[in-house]
Amino acid sequence: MSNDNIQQLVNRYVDVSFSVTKKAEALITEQLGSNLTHDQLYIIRYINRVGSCTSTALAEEFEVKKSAITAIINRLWEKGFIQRTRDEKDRRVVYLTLTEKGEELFWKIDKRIQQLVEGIISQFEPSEIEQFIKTFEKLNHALIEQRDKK
Amino acid sequence: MSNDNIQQLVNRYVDVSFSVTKKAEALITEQLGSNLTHDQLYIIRYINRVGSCTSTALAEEFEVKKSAITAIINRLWEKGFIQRTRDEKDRRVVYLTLTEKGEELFWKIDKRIQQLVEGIISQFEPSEIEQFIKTFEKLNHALIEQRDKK
DNA sequence: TTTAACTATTCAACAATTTAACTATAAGGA
DNA sequence: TCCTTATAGTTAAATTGTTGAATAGTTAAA
Repeated sequence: MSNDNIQQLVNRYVDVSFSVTKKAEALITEQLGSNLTHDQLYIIRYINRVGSCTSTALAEEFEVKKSAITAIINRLWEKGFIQRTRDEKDRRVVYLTLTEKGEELFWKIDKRIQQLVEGIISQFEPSEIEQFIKTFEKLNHALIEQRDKK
Repeated sequence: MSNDNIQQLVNRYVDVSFSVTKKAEALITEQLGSNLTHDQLYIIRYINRVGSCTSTALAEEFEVKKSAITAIINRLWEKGFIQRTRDEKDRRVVYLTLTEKGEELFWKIDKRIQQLVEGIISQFEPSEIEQFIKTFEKLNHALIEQRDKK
């Protein structure tokens, strides 16, 4: 493939990826009110999915330092969305879980997102969506290999 | 499509999109050294492409307030990567362009990104890439319609 | 000419991030 | 057991990006 072609593909990809992320987040912001930032929502979404996790796990998952997680968790804790529970066996470990208030907020937002997606997803064939996500996941693996290569 | 299916697709999409962006930016960070942040690179990349633009145009393109652009441009200006030129016809307007130093930096980074992408893109059929980006662009348009709907 | 609109900047406040230092706890070897 | 090392999490300072409100300077319109 020529350099120009690669250049063009990179440009198209970066543009559309940037734009889609921005627009999706903007749509979600309307649903959020001013309760949460995007990063806070991503964290809550993750904790909801796994049920309970540690700061270290979050830091690895989101590829940031643990101190960045502490800061976000502190803000969510102040708002009453997250609980900290110390492990009795290994008292260094702190388990993070959603409070009832946190779960309620998440489900409320998630339902709205679901409705949003319904209106958009109907414009795509299921096979197109499946192929799209598959290629995306393949790209993800390629990036992981590239990273671990050396 | 059932709610569970939508839920699953949203999860897969959010996860893979988040992960790909993070990993691509991590790979690029190695090329960047500590010269630029990602946002600064995106801005420089845009100005390089259009040649010259205003703060207002950047704010619209990146969907942030103009004061956020001023802050980023100030930092790039301090580093000597960007020039400000006042329009003589309409003296409210300031045109932003890359300095020679800014252009050199961009081409250097861009070349490295090109090489990175070459190593990854070879694992995909051209038709698969084309279809992937097309679906992505279609998603972008669907989001724009959704936003403008009401 | 006065008023309204527009372009860009400044400032204060906040969120996210990194780096480095620190506390507390656990695990392992002499 | 005691000393060392490793691990989990937090704190603090500095940087970056962001919004919202106020402002200065300029242009357009009533």
